[in-house]
Formats: sequence, C-alpha cells, structure tokens
Amino acid sequence: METLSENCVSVYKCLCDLGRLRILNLLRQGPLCGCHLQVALEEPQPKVSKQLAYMKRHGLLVSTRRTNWTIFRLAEGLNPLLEENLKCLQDLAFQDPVFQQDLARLAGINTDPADCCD
Amino acid sequence: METLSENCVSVYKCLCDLGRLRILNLLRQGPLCGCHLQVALEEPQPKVSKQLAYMKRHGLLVSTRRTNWTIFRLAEGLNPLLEENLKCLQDLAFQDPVFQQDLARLAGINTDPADCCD
DNA sequence: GTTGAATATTCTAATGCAAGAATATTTCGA
DNA sequence: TCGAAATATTCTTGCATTAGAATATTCAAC
Repeated sequence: METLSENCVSVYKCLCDLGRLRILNLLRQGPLCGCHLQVALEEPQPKVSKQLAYMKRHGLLVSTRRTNWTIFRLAEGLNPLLEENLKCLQDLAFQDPVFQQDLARLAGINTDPADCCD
Repeated sequence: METLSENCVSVYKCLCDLGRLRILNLLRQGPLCGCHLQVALEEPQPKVSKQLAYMKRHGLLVSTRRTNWTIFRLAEGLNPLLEENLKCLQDLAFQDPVFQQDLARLAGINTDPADCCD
C-alpha cells in the first residue's frame, strides 16, 4: 500500500515532464482518444503511448477501450494535490504558447468530421 | 533563458523526491543551517548536502555563508506554482508522520542552547 | 482471410539521478 | 599550528527513465 507522501511523489513524478504536462492540459478539457492526442501534440505515436502508460501506471489516468480506440481520461478521486496542480496548469496554458498551440490544434481536430473517433 | 513551462518542470523535478520534500517542509518555517537540517532529518550529511545543492541549482533555494555554517532559505520571488505546492505541503505535514517527526525534531533542536548555530 | 488504422510493446542506447563511502575544503578555537 | 566541526565534492555503482526504431497486437471493414 502506498502512503500519502509516496502518492504525492508519484504525482510529482508525472508532472515533471513537459510531454506529460501537455497531455494533462489536453485531458483537463475532457476524455480523448490516443490518436487525437497524438495529432494535437504532433508527437510520435510510441512516445505518446508510453507517456500515457506511465501516467496510468501512477494512477493519474484511466483508459477504456471502445472498439479500436482507447479513450483516456483523468482518474476519479484524484489526489487533491493533483487537482490543485491541474488548476495551475490552466494558468500556465494562458501564458505558454506550447500549451495554447496544443489546445488550438485539438479544437481544429474536434470540428473536423473526417476524424477517426467522430 | 528558461521558459515558464521549463521552469515549472524544474520545480516539479525538485518536488518529486521525498527527501527534498522533507527539506522544503522544514524550510517553510524559516531559514536553517545545514547541520540543523541534517539532525532534524536524521539523514547522512552528504545526502542532505546534495539534495540542497540540487534545489539551489534549480533555483528553489539560496544559501549564505556565515563563518562556518551555510544558511539555506527559500528563494525570493518563487514561481507561483511552487508557492501553491508549499501550501499543499503544509496540509501534507498534518497528515503524514514523516513530516511531523521532522518538525518535532527540529523544534527540539531549536530550544537546545548547546546547538551549533545558536 | 486480408488490409489498414489505432494502440501497445520490445529493444537498444543514452541520460540523469540516487546512495554510500571516502575525501577535500573552510573556518573556528585551543 | 593542529584538531575538530560544518559543508562540499568526488567516485563508484545501480536504477529509473527517455527517445527512436522496429515490431506486435487488436479490431473493423472489405
């Protein structure tokens, strides 16, 4: 069993990588499938997949399989520490172009009916 | 120059280790010299020294030399993200015995006039 | 069945810490 | 000058993680 402080360290381990922060920033908006994430982030598929697996392993994300796609979402009942940092991420998203561009690309994908999950 | 998101990643890198969290929890109370930290944490000196150096390198701490002792304190003008997490650390300190014991040992040291910096 | 899309995994290097032991440096006091 | 305390650094070893390339798996559609 994991103590509270061990769990906090787990959370921080997930947050200390820019790639994972970018994923969390997108998932704050709601669940997303892997391919949408991959396109919004403009990162290679194995890289995104491994970052998602890392955060699942640490309990931040859960995934559900819907036919051919895997839908990722933030886990329920998150550590309050993580909740707080996701709020901070919102402020960060307003100030850093990297996060803004991710959100912009994601918005573009969602409105395109030719996309995979739509 | 470091971008805002890079700076946040730096902060999270410092937070993702229990030893460093314990140090930050003690420094929340105010500046401390290395030997007080070492005794309160009950950790070997090189380990504490390296954790302090790590956080200095990432801009979270500053140190001043006073004769034979080095006084460590939280840096001025911290990233708001770090401020927020230091507040979270306060809540954590109420719930996790590790942090409580550190504070208890520190309180014991400070009231003892035989100690090094007093 | 075969193809193709979506996702996961494996492999190989390379990197960044981490701990522990030992040693070096600085400074004060005897 | 010498010894002792406080601090920093070095060295070694090991572990966790990362990227990138390649491959494997799963499933729908044809």
